[in-house]
Amino acid sequence: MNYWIFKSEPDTFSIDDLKSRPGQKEPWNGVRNYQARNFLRDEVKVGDLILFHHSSCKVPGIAGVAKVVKAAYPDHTAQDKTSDYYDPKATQENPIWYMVDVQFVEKFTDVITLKEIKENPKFENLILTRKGNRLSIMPISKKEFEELSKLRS
DNA sequence: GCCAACGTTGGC
DNA sequence: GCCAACGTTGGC
Repeated sequence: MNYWIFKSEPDTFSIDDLKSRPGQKEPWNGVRNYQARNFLRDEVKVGDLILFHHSSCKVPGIAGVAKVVKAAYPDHTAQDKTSDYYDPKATQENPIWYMVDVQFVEKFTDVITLKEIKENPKFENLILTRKGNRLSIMPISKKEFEELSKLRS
């Protein structure tokens, strides 16, 4: 079992959106970065736990927890001309991009702010806190997951 | 809104 | 296959 941080802009899709979906489930689509795609396609498994990170917003940080309920399958939005995530190179035979389904687990009463994560030396090795990091799917260790979630529960 | 950092593109 | 130019991300 693996642990992850998934990033999303709350204006596009927030933890509240996930919570209010039918079954509190949603496909995690729109990943268009190869490194993140490889994690999604090859290493994100059913049962893995995810810290749901809000980016490009007023208070960037980890808003709660989700879990993986379906492993990688083709992200069909890449083949949808009307989608923001359309990629003309994606085909039925070679979908290129993949997504997983995630389900709501918990919303923290207060966001674990990026600021406090950066100030804590325990988390200096997180990809999240690395300068210039733009990866939207990041692996973290079990220990890091537990220590981060411990900050709020 | 700025801008550093990074990924991607495309000419050569 | 190099690398400059460009576009995007995302914290501040």
